[in-house]
Amino acid sequence: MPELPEVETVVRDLRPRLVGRRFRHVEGSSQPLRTEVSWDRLGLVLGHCVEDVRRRGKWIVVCVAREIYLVIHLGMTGQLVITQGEAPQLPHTHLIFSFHQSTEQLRFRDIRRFGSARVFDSPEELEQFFKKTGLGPEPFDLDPKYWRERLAATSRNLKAILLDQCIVAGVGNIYADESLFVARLHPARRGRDLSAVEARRLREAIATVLTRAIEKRGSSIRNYVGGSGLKGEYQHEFLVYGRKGQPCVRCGRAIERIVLAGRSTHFCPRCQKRKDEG
DNA sequence: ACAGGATCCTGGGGGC
DNA sequence: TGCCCCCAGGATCCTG
Repeated sequence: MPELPEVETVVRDLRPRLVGRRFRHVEGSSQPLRTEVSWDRLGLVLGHCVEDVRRRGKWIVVCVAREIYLVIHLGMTGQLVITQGEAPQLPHTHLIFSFHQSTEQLRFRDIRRFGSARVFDSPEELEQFFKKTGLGPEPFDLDPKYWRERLAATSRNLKAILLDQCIVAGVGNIYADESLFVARLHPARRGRDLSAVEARRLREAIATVLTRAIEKRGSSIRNYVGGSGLKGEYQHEFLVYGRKGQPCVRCGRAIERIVLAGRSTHFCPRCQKRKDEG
């Protein structure tokens, strides 16, 4: 579910409510997450204060004193929310953190359990983890030369390239389709076939789309909520995603849906031509 | 190197 | 009402 704008929204919601809080207790469900949660590791955060909450790609990084890092991925249906301790426990709640001198709790729910939580106890270990996954650069400081070279070096289609977290971090299925529409590029075009102008258009479209989506607190289609439990609003601004058969906002032609990289892919066949000159 | 499919899960919606 | 199939903001592994 959550892509960069949704994760960024969670992080912005959580930061002011978590920083300074000292972890008191953690408990969880018996059902395992995709990556096994090590209770020993989770216990490392107890007794220490949250110093910051950050985002890297689609990863949430809760920075805890003593250089301990709680790293959470929301998968498709993950929710990381602050609630009152007496609030009823919803189904599929897998982790509950409580704090000293606070009635609030940090709860992690995940219906499909594609999400994960882990703890690292040094900056080096955290870096090593991101390095091992090959996580690419953030989309807002994509170096133009790096971007052109990565595109030129591959014959993969643009949809697959955008979904590849090693090339650019944070883009998922919704924002890949929206970005390609804004850049007026067919999702099946090959990376190496893009001109310098097209490569630049795509790079700028990604930043534009993600920035606007963050402003609208992300997209809530079914499960997503921010760190305070609020839904996002960007779904009302989708130009192509989920709009199969509906008229293109730019030219009126019906939006098409195909499958690329194993994912639903939406585009306007007139505005996004396979060949140049849309 | 790359595409495509299957896999991990649960739940909602549509068709019959 | 029930059942069956398809679909879903992700990522990874295996095959050809």
